[in-house]
Amino acid sequence: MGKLDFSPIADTTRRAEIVALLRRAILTGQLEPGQKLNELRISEQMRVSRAPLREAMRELVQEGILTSIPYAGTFVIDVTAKDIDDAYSLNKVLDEFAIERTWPLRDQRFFDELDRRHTAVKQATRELDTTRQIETALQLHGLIHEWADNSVLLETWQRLTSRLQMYFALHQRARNEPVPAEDVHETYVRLLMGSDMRAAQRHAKEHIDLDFEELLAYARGLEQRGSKGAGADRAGRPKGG
Amino acid sequence: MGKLDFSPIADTTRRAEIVALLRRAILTGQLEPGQKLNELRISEQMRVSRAPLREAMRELVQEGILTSIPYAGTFVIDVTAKDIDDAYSLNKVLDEFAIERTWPLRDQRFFDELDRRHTAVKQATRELDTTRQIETALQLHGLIHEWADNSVLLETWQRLTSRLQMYFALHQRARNEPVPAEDVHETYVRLLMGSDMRAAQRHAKEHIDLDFEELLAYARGLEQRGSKGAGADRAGRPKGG
DNA sequence: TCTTGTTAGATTGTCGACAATCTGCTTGTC
DNA sequence: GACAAGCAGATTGTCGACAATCTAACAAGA
Repeated sequence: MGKLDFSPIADTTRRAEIVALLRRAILTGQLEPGQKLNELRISEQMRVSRAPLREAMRELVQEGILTSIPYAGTFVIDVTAKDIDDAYSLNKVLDEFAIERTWPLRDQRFFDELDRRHTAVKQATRELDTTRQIETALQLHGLIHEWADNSVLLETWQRLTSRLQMYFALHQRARNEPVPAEDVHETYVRLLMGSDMRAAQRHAKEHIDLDFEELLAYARGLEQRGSKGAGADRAGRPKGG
Repeated sequence: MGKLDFSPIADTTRRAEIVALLRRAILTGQLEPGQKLNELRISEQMRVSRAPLREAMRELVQEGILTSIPYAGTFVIDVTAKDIDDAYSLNKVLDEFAIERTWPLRDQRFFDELDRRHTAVKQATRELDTTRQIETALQLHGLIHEWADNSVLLETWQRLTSRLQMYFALHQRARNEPVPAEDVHETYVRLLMGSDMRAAQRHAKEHIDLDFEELLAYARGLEQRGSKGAGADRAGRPKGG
């Protein structure tokens, strides 16, 4: 037997591709929060029938980034300050747990991967590619969850991540300024390579708090301003909730 | 204006009903782990077409109790000892968090509801209704997550619960003995009504540990015995995973 | 003017049929 | 007998059309 490990070949169903396309559109902010997804139009644009599109939308509803109202439509979820608050406070707990589980499993491969992802963030930052910067930062942050050897944790974190990424994208898109140039992840990475687990856990909490306060303030501003017309085109909004 | 608050009317789509039916069948163990779901047969039995059935299945895949392999089929997830271990260890963390958040929000309505659910468990226990006993016990346990005022936490816990319920049902079904008669939740409820939060958190962890060890041992036994033929009828199994 | 009934249009939910893919068996060859 | 090629059946993925429902505009009446 050869030593080569083959990875599973790509899922070649239209459904899977549609899911990927829609998810990307939502997480990058191309589809705005509250916007309605018109099945007929999207299916025509993608050149597929409504069946696989609808199945894809059901998946994203369960994934938590779409919401569906029978006979009314499917909408991108609305971002409320409370949602962000909830997601972040839970994220802290998960981070603490992930670090605890990952800690004894750290090895050279872990450190290499940590460095690789850290480099990716720095590069995206240099290139002023905000979308990619968000992506890579979340991937860096996700390493401890992937390494913790707990599939349920990983799954949970990935669900949370979808929303966080959406929130961040919204935020970044709102303020047009170029991204902070300095490297805010330096300390985080250094602590993860060190020997003081408690310190790493503490920093994870505090570091998150930083971005969080900014994001929260932005979301509160959005809500105060009230719900103005949202979508690029006639975008109906879900009624109550 | 009258004072009456109307709750939203039920979702009246076939899809929603199918989801409920399938979920119940899985969580009660009528559909066994690893079993394949034949779309044509199920749609004929339910007298619906495959479209809403397939959409319902996509939802349950994302909910984590089904798994789908393109062009091969959709299967009830397999229960491994590690899954149970993962789910439980994460559950502990969530419980601790939920208690912390719920603690300052406890009021008379909370205590009433706690008592109501506790009574439901005791009744189901008296009536030797194992399925209902599992359901009510999880509902009792879920109160702290509902009360914590964190929608993301609640959602996460509900996902976990689906699996736990499945595992428990499997376990109960395996050992045909009648259920333990004594009330194992007495202490838990008492602590939640008391004033020592740390004690409540500690007990939540330990109490869970009890059932968990038993369940884990059972799952390990299942795995050692290897994968025998599963379903009631020609039930193909997913290959690797 | 406000409310209620009606209607047309658009959109979602569902259906039955067809295409693509997988699985297992059979056949033919060595 | 072992093995590859090919075929038949079953199952999943996708399509286009129809039915059910919602929305908004409009008309009728108090």
